[in-house]
Amino acid sequence: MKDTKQKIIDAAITIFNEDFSAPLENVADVAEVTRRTLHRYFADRQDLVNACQNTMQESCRKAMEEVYSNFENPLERFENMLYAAIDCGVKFSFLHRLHNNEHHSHSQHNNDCKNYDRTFNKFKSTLDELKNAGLLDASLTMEWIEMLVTGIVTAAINSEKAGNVARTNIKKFSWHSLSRGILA
Amino acid sequence: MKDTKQKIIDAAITIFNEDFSAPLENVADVAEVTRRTLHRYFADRQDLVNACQNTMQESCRKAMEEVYSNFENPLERFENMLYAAIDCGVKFSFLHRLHNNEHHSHSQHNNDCKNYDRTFNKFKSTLDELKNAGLLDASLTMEWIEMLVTGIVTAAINSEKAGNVARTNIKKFSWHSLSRGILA
DNA sequence: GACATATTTCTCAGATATGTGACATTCTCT
DNA sequence: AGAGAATGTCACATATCTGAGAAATATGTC
Repeated sequence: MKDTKQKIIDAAITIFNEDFSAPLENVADVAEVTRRTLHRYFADRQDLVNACQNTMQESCRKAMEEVYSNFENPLERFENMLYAAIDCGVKFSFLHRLHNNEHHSHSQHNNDCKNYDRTFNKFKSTLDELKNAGLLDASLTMEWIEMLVTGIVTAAINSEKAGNVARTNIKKFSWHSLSRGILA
Repeated sequence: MKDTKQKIIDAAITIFNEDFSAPLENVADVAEVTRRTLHRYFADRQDLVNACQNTMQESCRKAMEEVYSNFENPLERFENMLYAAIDCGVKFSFLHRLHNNEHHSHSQHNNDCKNYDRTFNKFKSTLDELKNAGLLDASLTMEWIEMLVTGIVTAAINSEKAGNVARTNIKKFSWHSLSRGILA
């Protein structure tokens, strides 16, 4: 049985991902609690948003580091980082958007940003390894490949939500399309 | 000089795409008008949202039909539909999200939905042509490919916004990644 | 200058969202 | 059964958003 606080955070991530200014009532509904209970755990909207940030951050960081330590081969690392990102699902893309939209000035001084960078750098350095090994298509830029990965994660999430692609196929297809799309 | 009404609609598409429940004040700010002026053109929030819908609908439909009539070859059609979708940018992905999120029950009876389907079917039928010509990787499903395309359009939009991929390269990279990702 | 039209400014009332206090109810242990 | 914690209910104060009227100001046209 998931504890209430976590249930609220999960609901908030779901709702805020779709509609960042949605009323807290909607979050409470999805979490199956009262608005009053929500406020027992979170002082105000900002407090809840921060909790979402931390949860997403921690979840993604853990997933990335696990892959990083479990695989040596750059190509395997890369493939499994894609799978990890898909598993983190909404958390991954939501976090990505938060740190890259125009209203957010990404700064090294901010602690959230530092954590985000640390996590995402694990991913970038793996990409660099691939490049140095000559495995990447040289006509593409690193920046495009980063964007493409998040685009494919988005596709995977949408497929999952829409339910029109067999669950067991989603990761397979994602890697199929990504690897052919960027490897030499 | 763009007329005010259109300016407001464009601002609304930008803002609502990022934050669907954002206050109208934000829309007015981006459109560089007063909230009062906004209300002289649009009765209420819903009215504005509808106008956005229509604009996006029309813009995408026109772009798709133009490609459809200008190209005979299925592969060229497909490639140029991708470019058209990227040109429509936010309009394309926003529209797609509106018709595919969980709070929207997509129905053939609704006129908006009918238009959306008609536009999107142009795209699907082109995909079918490719499949029948044996050009698609047989291990992938049509549904996945549809999702992938919108994912790549998202990647293109984000690249454009972030400005870290040369403008002239975005379409090239998009097609490169998409075509290798799905063609046999 | 006179005129029509578009926009801003200021204003306000109603609606909706937010956060909290007081107390009732339910759940969970032992 | 009964203590204690968690949650729900209800009422309330406050803040923000929304939509609209009225008058002032700008913009363009003849």
